[in-house]
Amino acid sequence: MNKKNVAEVIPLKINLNKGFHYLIPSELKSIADIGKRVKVSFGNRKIVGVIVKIITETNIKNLKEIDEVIDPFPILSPEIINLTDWISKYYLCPRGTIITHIIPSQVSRKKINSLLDNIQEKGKYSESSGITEKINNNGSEKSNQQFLLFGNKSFKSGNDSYKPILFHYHSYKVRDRYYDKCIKEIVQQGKQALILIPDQWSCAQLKKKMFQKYGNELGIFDKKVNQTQKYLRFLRVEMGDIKVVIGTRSNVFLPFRNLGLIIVEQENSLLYKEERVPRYNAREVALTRGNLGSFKVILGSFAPSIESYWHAMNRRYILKTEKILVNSYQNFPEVQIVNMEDEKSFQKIISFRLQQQIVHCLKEGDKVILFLNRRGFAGYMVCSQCGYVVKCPNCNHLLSYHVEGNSKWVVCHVCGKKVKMEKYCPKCGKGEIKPLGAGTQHVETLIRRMFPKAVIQRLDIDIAPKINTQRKIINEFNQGKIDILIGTQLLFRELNYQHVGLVGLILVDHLLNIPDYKSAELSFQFIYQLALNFAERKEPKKLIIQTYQFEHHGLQAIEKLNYNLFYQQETMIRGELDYPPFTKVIKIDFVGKKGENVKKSAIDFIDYIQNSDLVSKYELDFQLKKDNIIVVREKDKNRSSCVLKINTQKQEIDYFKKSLFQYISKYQSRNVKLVIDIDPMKMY
DNA sequence: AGCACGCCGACT
DNA sequence: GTCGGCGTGCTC
Repeated sequence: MNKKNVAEVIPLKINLNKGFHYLIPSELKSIADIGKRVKVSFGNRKIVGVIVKIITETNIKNLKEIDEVIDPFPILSPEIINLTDWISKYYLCPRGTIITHIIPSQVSRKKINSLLDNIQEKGKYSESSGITEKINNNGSEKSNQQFLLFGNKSFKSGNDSYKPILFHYHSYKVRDRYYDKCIKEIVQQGKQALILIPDQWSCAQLKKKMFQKYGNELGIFDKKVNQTQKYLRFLRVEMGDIKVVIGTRSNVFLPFRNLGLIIVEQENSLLYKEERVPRYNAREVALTRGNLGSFKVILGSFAPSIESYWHAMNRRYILKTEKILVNSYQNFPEVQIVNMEDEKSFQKIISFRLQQQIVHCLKEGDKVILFLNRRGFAGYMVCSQCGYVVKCPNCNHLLSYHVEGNSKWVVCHVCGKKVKMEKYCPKCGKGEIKPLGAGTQHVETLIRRMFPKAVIQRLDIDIAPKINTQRKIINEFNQGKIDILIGTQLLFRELNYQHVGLVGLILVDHLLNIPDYKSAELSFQFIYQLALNFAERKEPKKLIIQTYQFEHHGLQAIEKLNYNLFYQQETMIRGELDYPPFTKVIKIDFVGKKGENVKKSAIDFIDYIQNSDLVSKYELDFQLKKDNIIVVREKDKNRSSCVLKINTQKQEIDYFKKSLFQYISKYQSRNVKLVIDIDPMKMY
């Protein structure tokens, strides 16, 4: 007798944390496997679900039969099904939501058959084939420098320890050599490898190198595609047609048949966090997948995240650090920090030091980059009398001052609302509202006045809202057609540092002051990576950082280009303030149409927590009190957030999560949705 | 998610 | 009286 009697099916597109049992009719017994999609009746409608388990019997009566098996091959491996189970428990998210999120859903049997026919013609669907044009002829740099690879031990996946490796490198060359070596070994063993990258712009060189090595056996999956294309990726990876995949976070769920290695490149990137439900972090999922599948995971970074480095220090990860030879320090830029408090220039935006260095740099025939992460004309609008800061009536964020022709506007950079500028303070009625600090627009006018002969270009969302325009500007700069380029984060997307002699950070305080416990870490990582990128080129260069926080530990560590110094000081501060890695952070959002409902829901929640046993068990820390709940309006919704810091030294967090999940499922209403974010990347 | 069931207000 | 609002609960 065939014992494949009953299948546990998780319905797609229905956010349930539950499987449903269906009878497997005898004619489907040979093809109804775990990981395949099926058509079933659900209530009075037909839905698609995925088989996650096959059992012989069940207590549930009145079982319905499976109508149809859709997939010829399992779309989820048992390993991935275990993984979704873990994600659902860790991130407190219904399994139905996760499975729906990770698999292509709208692909019919008919379409699949035609895909299967076509897949035989190799290369026809290769998304990689365009790579040679896309990654232009940057050329490979030759080097006569010697770098020490850490030891001579070759990389084995089958050895005793499956501890993840934290790879702390300082140059792309060493990074690529190490990755290459690891991947080669895995592929030679007949296994597959996955490289995760934060976004589709970074790692152009790495993609190019991989393509040269693996050609059609490489999948470059970093763009959003439709459901059919997504299904095709699944198929090719499942069939082993593709050996190596390089792609963004969602690829951590691809159904590799024989995965032997995951590399998480730039593991510190915020982009590994999915900011919609399911709110997973691909780095953590990769680590768990490696753990479940008993293979190596390598986390690589110029400037590792504090958590990862902390894990390495506590021997949960193996730390591999690239040794820096003394002469390679010569390539590191000279870092100068300018204390703006001492600055004598009347405009207080471009310091004398920076101005001098720009002059010097242009004289040498080099190019200049000026960075400022604030668009528009000024930082924000402040009352000169009472210090009142103008905030968005819509969403409560700071407003920025913009000039368009002859008209002056105040614009919200979060929701995009434009407001006419008030002359006098709405609060005290006396003071004039004046712009404080500078935006890119203001810097541009100043620089034009200072250097009338230079070719000056600004690059931010206002100037170039389309990616093609941004590319065009960057290309012009890379070709040496622009002397001074002024812009926001956009600058560093596809920049080639060939001609750059000076990078000036106009005011890093905007980075340091982000209201988040990670602000120091993010600032450090950004500037440190910038400096090291810069170091990839040969001649000595300059990096000038302007700030009002001269003593900031992050900047001091940057000046010495010393990651360890930063790590030491930052972990000390995190410890004192009870922040991760010493505690766990959970954020709960209350989202609804009506503000009053949202507020009530938040109050109810705080009441519940305060009266529960959780406070004493976990030394719970509240950032939110009942009497100062802030409800933020965004588009057609209202939102309130509650951040919990949980001390996990005292007790395992599982109990906390369980109670929380019970509460959330119970008090989730149509009016107000409760959204949980475990290990949030952004606190606001 | 959808759909039924059920309990209240305001209308041909 | 009943039509329809939406709050609640269930789907193998």
